[in-house]
Amino acid sequence: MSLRYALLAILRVGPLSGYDLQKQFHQSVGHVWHAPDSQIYPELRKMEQAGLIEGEEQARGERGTRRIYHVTDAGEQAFAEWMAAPLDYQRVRDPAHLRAAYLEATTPEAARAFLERHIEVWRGELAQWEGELTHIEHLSNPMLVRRLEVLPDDDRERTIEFKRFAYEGLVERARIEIAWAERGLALVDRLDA
Amino acid sequence: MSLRYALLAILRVGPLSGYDLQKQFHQSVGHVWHAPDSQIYPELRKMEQAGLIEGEEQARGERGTRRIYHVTDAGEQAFAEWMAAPLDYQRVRDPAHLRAAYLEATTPEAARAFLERHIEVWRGELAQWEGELTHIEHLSNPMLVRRLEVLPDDDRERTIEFKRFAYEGLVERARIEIAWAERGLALVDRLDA
DNA sequence: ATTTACATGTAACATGTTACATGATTAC
DNA sequence: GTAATCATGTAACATGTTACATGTAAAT
Repeated sequence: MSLRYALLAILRVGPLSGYDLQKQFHQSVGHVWHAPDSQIYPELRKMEQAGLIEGEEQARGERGTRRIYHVTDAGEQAFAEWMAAPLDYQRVRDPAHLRAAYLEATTPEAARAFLERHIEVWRGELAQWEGELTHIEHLSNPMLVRRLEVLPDDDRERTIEFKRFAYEGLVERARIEIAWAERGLALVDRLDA
Repeated sequence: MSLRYALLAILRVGPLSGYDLQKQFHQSVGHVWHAPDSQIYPELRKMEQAGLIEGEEQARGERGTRRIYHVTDAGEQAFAEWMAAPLDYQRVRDPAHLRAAYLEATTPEAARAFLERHIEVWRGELAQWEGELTHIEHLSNPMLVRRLEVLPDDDRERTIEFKRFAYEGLVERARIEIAWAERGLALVDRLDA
């Protein structure tokens, strides 16, 4: 159900069309909670049915239309309730560490390929999250700036600090994944010698 | 599909009944890849249909029966192929960091409750993984010992080292989650003052 | 006798993935 | 005129979650 609240979090900044929302999503919250377009559009419809958001059809050109969504009071309340409710933690399900525990069952080459890919994947995530961190610190994220504009002074620091906090956590996580896989490569080399 | 290979990894050590397998699972790989019994038993049936394992019905008492599974050649091959194939990484979907990024939208009390729960959850995982690490290092994990017994000398060190490597990674991960949430608590205190 | 452990699932639901599908509008 | 980007999905499938369901055997 987190997708719903990730979308609400973006719409709370201001009304957006599904398309614009989806773009903002991929550039911001999408780095923490991925979802494809094919999940976003239907979810918006469901949220509208649930009364959390309202969409207004807008003409675009001669025949085209688009739907501009905004958060309702019920939506604001639902978001607040979600923020205050305990998060439900999923049980661990970690394919990379599962495989790492059985690397003796394959060749050193396959083990290296696996670890190198791990490094590559997490470097990608790291780059995304470091980029976001920079945007937060330099106030160069347009969504964040729009949000700050409508916020009382007191809330601005809080808003920035919590975003920084979240992304710092992600950056650290990516770094230890990379460091871990690099140690793994060294281990493969040692055992292969 | 990782569940299938997690189960194969255990069965490769030696034949087991579904029930014993499930118990071993929860005490070992289950710490890395959780699955409830209601997923394990049907998956074993599917694996049998796919020819990866074979089960033999065994009498137990007067009326009871149980099914003892062992890995087939096809199963060994499938495991080897999975180990050599690229892992498919799931896109990020991290509810805790998602919420952390919007903590300004709730009360300091709710923020603290969230972070304290985060610490509690990860302390639980940490304890599991540290326990496993100890068992690996002291060779006090029965599954590992049984595995080592049937392995040539050369493979023993590798087997132990890779398990240690995997669990060390998990332990580190848990530690940074805890440290991160503790920093979050300090941040909430600072902003609340 | 009663509890604990053995033994094995089904059913309904929620969530997420992948591939496919379609058309309009704007900028060059 | 053609490419990019705007705009919005459906359908089939895989995976995982939760709650429920049932009975046997061994230990105290």
